[in-house]
Amino acid sequence: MAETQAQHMVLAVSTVVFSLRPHPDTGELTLWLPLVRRIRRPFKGHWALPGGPLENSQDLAAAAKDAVRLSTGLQPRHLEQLYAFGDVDRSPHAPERVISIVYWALVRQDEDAQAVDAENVDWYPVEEIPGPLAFDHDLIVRYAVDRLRAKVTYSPIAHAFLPGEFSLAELRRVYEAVLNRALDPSNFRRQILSQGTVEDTGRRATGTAHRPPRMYRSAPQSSRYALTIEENNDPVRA
Amino acid sequence: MAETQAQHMVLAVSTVVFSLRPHPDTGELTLWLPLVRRIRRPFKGHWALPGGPLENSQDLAAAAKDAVRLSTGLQPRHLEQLYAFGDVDRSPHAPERVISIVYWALVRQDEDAQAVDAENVDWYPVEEIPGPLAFDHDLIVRYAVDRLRAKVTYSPIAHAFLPGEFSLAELRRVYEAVLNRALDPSNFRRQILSQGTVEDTGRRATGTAHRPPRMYRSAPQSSRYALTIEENNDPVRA
DNA sequence: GCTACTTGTGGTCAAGTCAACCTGAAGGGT
DNA sequence: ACCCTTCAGGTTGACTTGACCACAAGTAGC
Repeated sequence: MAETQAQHMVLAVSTVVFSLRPHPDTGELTLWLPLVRRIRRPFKGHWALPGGPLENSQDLAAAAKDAVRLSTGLQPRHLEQLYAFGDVDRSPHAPERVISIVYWALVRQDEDAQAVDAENVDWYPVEEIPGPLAFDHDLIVRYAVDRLRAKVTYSPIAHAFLPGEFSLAELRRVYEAVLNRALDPSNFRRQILSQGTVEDTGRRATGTAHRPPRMYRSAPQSSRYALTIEENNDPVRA
Repeated sequence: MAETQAQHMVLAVSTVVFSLRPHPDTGELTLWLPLVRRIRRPFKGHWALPGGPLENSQDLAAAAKDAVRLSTGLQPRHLEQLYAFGDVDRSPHAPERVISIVYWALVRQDEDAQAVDAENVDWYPVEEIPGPLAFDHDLIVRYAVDRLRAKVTYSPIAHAFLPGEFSLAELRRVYEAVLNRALDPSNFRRQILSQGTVEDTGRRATGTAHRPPRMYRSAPQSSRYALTIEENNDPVRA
């Protein structure tokens, strides 16, 4: 049975990588993701998600991490499986059937980026994807954005975009960029502080043109949240 | 690359099938799932989740549905992808690497069941799994139960266990069985009615040894819920 | 036929959550 | 000295939730 599969199926791992950058037009912080130009058929010349065929000795998450590193030169600060896409008709023009196990990741832009193949990689705001992408990657991107937005509302993953110390206003701007809407500063502060996912460092920022904000760091994760049972979507070996 | 994969990887689709039955000891409604005894290596003789290698011309969800039908003779009333398991070391004794895309499903016990291979299939309460199961299926079952419990609290999937008409008490007993704790009848009624996922049929049950309950049916799904964006975890083609 | 029992149905009440809004604090800029 | 900006904290009303209470409406037993 395995032999029959072999001739016509390819198992690939791809990753939707999210980062935050100011938008060149408006200057507002927005969600960006890297795309890779395909250099072979099918969909040669189209933009696609970073990824590739799964190596034999590689765990799925490791392959997803490699996709991040190879396309961006960055280490993912959060990595989570999104979905397995495997409909028979999802790559109509391809000679073989491609099944993609897709992850999504968060990276910090400011970190030291290793050299990447800048020629075939480019970053785009999630609302300005140069479509249509290869395969069903447009659908995948939309789904990944939905998941990120949903998860950010009940899980403290937004910290992954920020450095070790940050003000609540910086954290709020991350949330606003992800959710694409303004949040009330006062209510945001209350919510974040009440859920106990950040702790005060005692320091304050200096050199701001206004009242200096307190600086916080993300608190060590307690094993359980008040609202949901799952701390991470990924299953954990006991 | 595809050829290299082929010799050592197998892509399988399995399904965690949930059903409700009274517990033989206590009589209380509890969660059950069917297991299949493996008749070949690796893990020959161990119990495992229903499933098998993915056929070439078969969509992933279709393969998952087949796993339900072949093991139970029932049609799944709800089907959703759970996770893709593919760690290199998850089948230590297997000659090849097995990557499993796992779904979970809900079935109604009372429906006409087609003939199945009863010899090698048996049902067990989720708390009394005859472990250890083959591969990492114990982990998968635990994860699937967590997901079902989480999802039932914010999505009206519990109706899938029930026939077309049901009383709110029957629906409550479904929730109690899934969540494994008692729920206040009055508060449960208020919550369910306020979320508008059921509608009154106007009829009442007869022949009960107490006040006859109103009968409800599940309301046609509106396209959007108040609390969450996602109606279904699965991505939807636009 | 009367009473006890069981479960359905509806309501109250206090605690908690959340969005909208208001006010003062504390810096730099001019 | 004054203005502007953002930080920080509090108030209010609408809504949700869990605990609890009371009555409704059938059957079962005597």
